[in-house]
Amino acid sequence: MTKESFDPVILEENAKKLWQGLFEVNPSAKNKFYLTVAYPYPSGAMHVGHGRTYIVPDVIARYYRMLGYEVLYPMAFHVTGAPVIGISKRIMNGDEKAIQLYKNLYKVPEDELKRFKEPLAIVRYFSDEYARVMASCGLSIDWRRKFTTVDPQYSRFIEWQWLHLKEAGHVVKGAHPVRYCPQCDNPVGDHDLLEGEKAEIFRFSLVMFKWNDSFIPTATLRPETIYGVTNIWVNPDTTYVKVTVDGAKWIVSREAAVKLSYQDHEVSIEGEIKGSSLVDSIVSHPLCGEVPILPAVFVDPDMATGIVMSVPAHAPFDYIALRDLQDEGKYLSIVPKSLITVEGYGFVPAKDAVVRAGIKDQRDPKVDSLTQELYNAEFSKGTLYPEFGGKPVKIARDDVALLMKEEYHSVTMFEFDIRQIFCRCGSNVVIKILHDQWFLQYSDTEWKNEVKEQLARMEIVPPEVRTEFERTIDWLKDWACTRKIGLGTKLPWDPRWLIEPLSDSTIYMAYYTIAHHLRQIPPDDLTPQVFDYIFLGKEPGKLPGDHDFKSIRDEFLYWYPYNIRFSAKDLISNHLTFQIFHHVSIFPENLLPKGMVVFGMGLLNGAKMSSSKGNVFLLEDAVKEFGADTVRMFLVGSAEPWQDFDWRNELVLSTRKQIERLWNTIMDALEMTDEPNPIDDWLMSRLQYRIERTTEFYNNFQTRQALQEAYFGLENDLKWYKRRKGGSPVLNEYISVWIRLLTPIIPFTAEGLWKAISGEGPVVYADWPNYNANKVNKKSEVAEELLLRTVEDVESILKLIQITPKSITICITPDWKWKVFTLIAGLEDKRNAIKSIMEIPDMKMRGKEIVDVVKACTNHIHRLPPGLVSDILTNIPEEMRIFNEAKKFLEEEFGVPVIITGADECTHTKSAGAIPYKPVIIIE
RNA sequence: GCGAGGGUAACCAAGAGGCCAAAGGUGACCGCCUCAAGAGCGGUUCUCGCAGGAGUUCAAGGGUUCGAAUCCCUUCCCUCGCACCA
Repeated sequence: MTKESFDPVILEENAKKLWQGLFEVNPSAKNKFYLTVAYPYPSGAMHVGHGRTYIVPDVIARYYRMLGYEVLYPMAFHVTGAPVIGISKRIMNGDEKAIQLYKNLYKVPEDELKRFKEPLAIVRYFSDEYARVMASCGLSIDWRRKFTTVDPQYSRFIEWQWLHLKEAGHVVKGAHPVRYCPQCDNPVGDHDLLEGEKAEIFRFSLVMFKWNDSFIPTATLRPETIYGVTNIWVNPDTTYVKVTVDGAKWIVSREAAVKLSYQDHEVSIEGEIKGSSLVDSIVSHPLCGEVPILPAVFVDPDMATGIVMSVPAHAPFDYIALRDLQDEGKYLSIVPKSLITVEGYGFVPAKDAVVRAGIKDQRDPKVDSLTQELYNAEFSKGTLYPEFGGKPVKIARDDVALLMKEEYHSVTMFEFDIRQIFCRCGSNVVIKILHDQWFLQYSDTEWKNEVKEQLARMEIVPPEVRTEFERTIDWLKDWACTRKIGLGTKLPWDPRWLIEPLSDSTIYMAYYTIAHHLRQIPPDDLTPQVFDYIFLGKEPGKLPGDHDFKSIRDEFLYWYPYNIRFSAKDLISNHLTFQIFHHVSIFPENLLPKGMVVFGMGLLNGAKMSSSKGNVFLLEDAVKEFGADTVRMFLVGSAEPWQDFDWRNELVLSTRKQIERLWNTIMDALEMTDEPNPIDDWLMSRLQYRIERTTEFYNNFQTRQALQEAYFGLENDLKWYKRRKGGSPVLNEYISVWIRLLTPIIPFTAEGLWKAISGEGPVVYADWPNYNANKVNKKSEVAEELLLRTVEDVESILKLIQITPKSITICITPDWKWKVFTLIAGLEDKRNAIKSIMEIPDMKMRGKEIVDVVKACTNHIHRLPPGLVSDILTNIPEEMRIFNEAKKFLEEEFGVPVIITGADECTHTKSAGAIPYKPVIIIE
């Protein structure tokens, strides 16, 4: 056998040839294992973070394959939605940032970039790239099942899904406020915004004050405070407009008039009126009576209606503005009117807050946070006074809002929480109410309960995230599931709408099982009846065409339900939970998901990986630079899947060295053909332990731990074995197991090593190593452990005393001390060890000596690993024999004569200190 | 702010009442090998110690316990989510 050197490039080439078609799987007599990962949205190049998302499942897939399962690992591409449309537009418009990203970071060739004017060209380009890079990482995917979410067959499938959801009553119609660009005449997503991505939409109540024959609507988030209104505020420097809104006369800011026109109101401007001229007029509202209009500069005409009601007892802004006026001697008759009692504040909470914070006037920037603080306190802990109903603020707020809506002309106005929100076209973004919007009714309690029941039946890894799923189910509200723009499938009963991307990707795991068959069938033949038959087994009647739907249904039933789904933790609050909702609604109980593994996030050199910030390392570059196995081993081994991981090139480099070291170690070991040696039994025994542990870690998805065990665990044992002069052909078995334990993680290298040991067939389909209880030899393990510990002790003494030793004496513990040791080890409560031992006449005889021995033994037993203690007890080592047999070894290790003697025979004073499993060492 | 999860030596990370001065890996340092560098091999890496030991540590403070990195409370810090977006 010639010794080959380690060359990842050749290994990868060879393995890829060998694996050709090997992962294309069909139903068979074997048991199946079906795992899926969230399919990628291919709008950019893959970075190492994506790499881990797909490599970890691949490791699991390869493990189960070796266990003898028929393993399905499919992949597809999610291309529905709006992002690529935006990207395409930006590139065409010459947006520098976008072009830089695609040209320099993603390395898209110039002529390809030109094609990006067609959004589908982007996803086509990158899905090809994804597939190529995934293959270069060795992902064992059945590519025959690849599809995209705009394939016509897939659309038929989604239509079928939605007809079912509709039938089950989960899809309802409603109105929905969205961010909207008047210039583009379209709703805008985060990707379309120049500024204001984090803007939230607030729902204000407009409290309608009567002023002459007009209404003055004041906007508030706290309608219950109407009972404490002492005045309303206008900005004296603003020119307001008189408008007709839905036939009634209103006075609002000019900005507000525009906003209202997008929110289902007929608005026409009739004239102007200066803020200052409104001041000192009287307005009225049935719930607070007549109050004056006062001036305040803090009032922003671009915020809601541009006029607000004043509740100085509970709103710091109002309190200060009023105080400012009164400081000038005006409006002295107005007193804050308290209506809420809240813990931690006095009768006039706003006053307390303002005084405590030392606010000077209404321009003080601290007022904002103060307002928030009081708002939160009153909302969570406040209660209205009895004369205003006595209810907690939480409840009163909705009650009063409803009352005002029904009785006093109040309407809802939507407004952003921040002012600066611009579309990429430069225009100001507004809120528009979309009608006929379709919602998925995730708020449905019954549906939620079904999901909870299913969740309880599922395996969740890591277990800590289960509570987060439970929370999410409780918290989910109705989801606006249709869009006007983007790519996707049309809603079957209302084709003006497209099904939104998070809603068309919930049960596609079922589609994978039959995707390669469906591709052969004309989309028109894929009627709902066809899917009803395939997925639900409904009696077919006459189905279109001349297709073998029976075998398609059989294949679906073979694979489904999926065993495990992998995805990153940021998808818990939407996708991962949505998919349970959809599954329970559509599929029978025996076809519902079995489990999920939730991933952590990726860091690059300690900073969050982010394409838009350019802080990414492309997967393809990593594979080229380090080799596929290095990338795999690093991504799998640096942290458990659910932990965040950090990519650092220097650490990756040392991973590569480790693989190379493995290669060399195994190649060297192959050449060892010494005679059998008693230490062989020890090595084989340890091997069983390693197999057992590694297997358990893979079973638990602890890929990092599995790697540690399979790589370093076996390496350490082998080191000791060689130190003990082992080198017999049992190594062949050891190596064969070693390679297989690491195959899921470093399949390319494993394939090369497997060939070197003339293993049968591709190692990716080799049998997983079996734990063999017959090869476990505890006696030998206990003996070697004793020897190892003694060697370590000698070494640490030598280091400390720094003399050149002439000889080493090892004093073996006398048998009676082993009796003590055994007795103590068997005691439940070791605190009274001395008492228990003293009850034995033989022991008592020994007097004071026994006290010291008991103490030393107790201490020692505590320090030994519990597993080892029980192994020692069942295999009491013959220390004298063990050391005599190892005498030669010890002498070679330390280069001096070694004397083995019973402690009883030794004259040295130290010898009395010998205790079981810890002989006395005397170095002279 | 709300919800979920975290904070362990230079770094990553195991540990979840006595096995713990705390696995493993990296990095750093020292030896060996080499003309030399790298790789490889061996050792060291909280403090003290010329006998295998002792002392102070596991975000900070307090508590429970014979005993706490581990359990409880408080504070500080970090990550993820808070939606109509993949």
